[in-house]
Order: sequence, then structure tokens, then C-alpha cells
Amino acid sequence: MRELLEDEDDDDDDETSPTFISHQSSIVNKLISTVYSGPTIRDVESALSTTLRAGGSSCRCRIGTWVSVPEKSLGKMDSKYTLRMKICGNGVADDGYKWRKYGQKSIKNSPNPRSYYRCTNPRCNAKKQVERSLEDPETLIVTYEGLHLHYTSHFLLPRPQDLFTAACHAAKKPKLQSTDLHAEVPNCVPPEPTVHSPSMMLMQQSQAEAGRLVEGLDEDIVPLLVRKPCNSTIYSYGNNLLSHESPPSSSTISWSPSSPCHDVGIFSSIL
DNA sequence: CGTCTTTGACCGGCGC
DNA sequence: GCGCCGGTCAAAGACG
Repeated sequence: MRELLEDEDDDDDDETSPTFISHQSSIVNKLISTVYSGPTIRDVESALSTTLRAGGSSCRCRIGTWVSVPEKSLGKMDSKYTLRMKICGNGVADDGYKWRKYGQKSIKNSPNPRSYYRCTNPRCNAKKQVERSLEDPETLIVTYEGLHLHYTSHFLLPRPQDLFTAACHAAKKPKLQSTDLHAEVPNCVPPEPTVHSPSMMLMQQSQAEAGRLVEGLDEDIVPLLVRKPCNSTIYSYGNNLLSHESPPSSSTISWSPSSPCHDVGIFSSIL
């Protein structure tokens, strides 16, 4: 844990303020981030600010989801944040959490209904709203509210054989979870996790640490690879767009500071 | 039989 | 106060 905190301090100078109060809040934030393994508002803010500094307002997930973040959601970082995501084929990227749909409403001036989901974990008050974009029917507008008070496995990088086994189990189970847009994983390929960004490496260490701390705590998680099928996957290597049938890794994160488009692993866990 | 989705009803906030 | 609208509830049905 101490190593975790020190590592994160090295990674984020903003939280190493000499004042006691800020130090306290820093510790609290780290404790929270240790228990909560999903993306935090700060994570999102950090990732988004990086993207915006690079001159763009969109991110690209290696999973194949095109993410465009409205700038209006950046100014006020409360417990809500909105993401736009491209539907991949007949499915949509999922965020690894299990959601239960509790309502659907048709919205005024919108032909597309809005679906309301709640995290199935009883300890968690996270919610999300999903609706299709008016401009582009293939784009989903996902609004997240609240934080997941439990841990997911996105950054724990489960053993490749575990992912493979889980993916094969999923392939045997046609029933889809959470949304009506999910699709089955097209290829069961054991991933080879790689990390390109030092900060993301630290995040993975943090997640692994959190996983050890809360081991056995959470059960309603599904490996990201299993739940994020994309028949047509968009990759980003710098400014180049590549298409592949299957991603080399569900948790691979590449980062190019000079590129307006990034592979942002944190968003793959959000979506 | 348990879990999840669907969908109409209900409730509260907000503007007029 | 009233109506509109978005968010949530809960009963019923579907499904494995």
C-alpha cells in the first residue's frame, strides 16, 4: 500500500501539496481509488485533459469503441459524466460491470428512447443512461452517475488462460447481459497485456493492489474481453487507424503524447 | 424457480 | 396551480 501511495505521488504532482489538508485529501482519494477500481472522475478528467491538450475532443479505445466526449462535460466535474461511443457492428462495448435495466423512457424531441441502468451490485449506487445520438444513430450517448463501490477486473489483468476460459464460457451462453446491443465475442484469443504508458502502468499496479485488498469482495464482474466484442475493431497507433478482426489485448494501453487520438484504457473500462 | 427485461404508472422538479 | 418532462418504481411476462 505504501508503495502504491508513493508511486501515485510520483505520478501526480498536484496531490503532493505541502499543506496538511491537501495531503489528507490525497490519501483519502488514494484509499478510495484503491477500493474503487473503476474509473474515477479524476481519472476521466485526467484522461480528457490530456486529450484536449492534444487538440482533440475524442479518444479511441483499443477495444474498438470510438469515444467522443462533449466538452461541456469537462467543465463541471461532478458525479456525472457523459461519453459518446460508437456501436461496433451489432454490438456495443461494455464496461465490465453488470447492469440491470430498471426503466426506459422516450425523450421529448428524440425518436430514440433512453434506457436506465443500475449496477447489480447492492453495495454500489452507480447508474448509467444509454440513448442513441440524434445526429448519428450508430453513436450511443452514455451518461454515468455515481461511482462503483466495488472492484472490477479491468486493470487486474487476469491470466490469459482465465480470460480465454471465460470467453469460451460466454460463447456457450447466448444470453446477453445488461443491454440490448451486446454481442458475443468473435474470437477467443488469450490476450498479451502490454503497457505503453508509465502512468497507466501505475494504474495497473494500483488495481492489482486493490484487487488483493478486496479479493473475494466482488462477484459481479465479467472480464472485459468477454463483454466487449467488436467485429470491426478500430485501433490507433499514433495517428494511424488500423482495423483488425480481433484485438491483441483487451487491456493494452498505448499512449502517444503527440497524437490527438489516444488509446485510453480507462475509457474502455467506462464503456 | 430465480433472475432479468419490459412497460405503464407514479412522483418530483421546473417553467409558465 | 397546472402541465410538461425526466427519472424511478413495480407488476407482469420472458427466459434459462
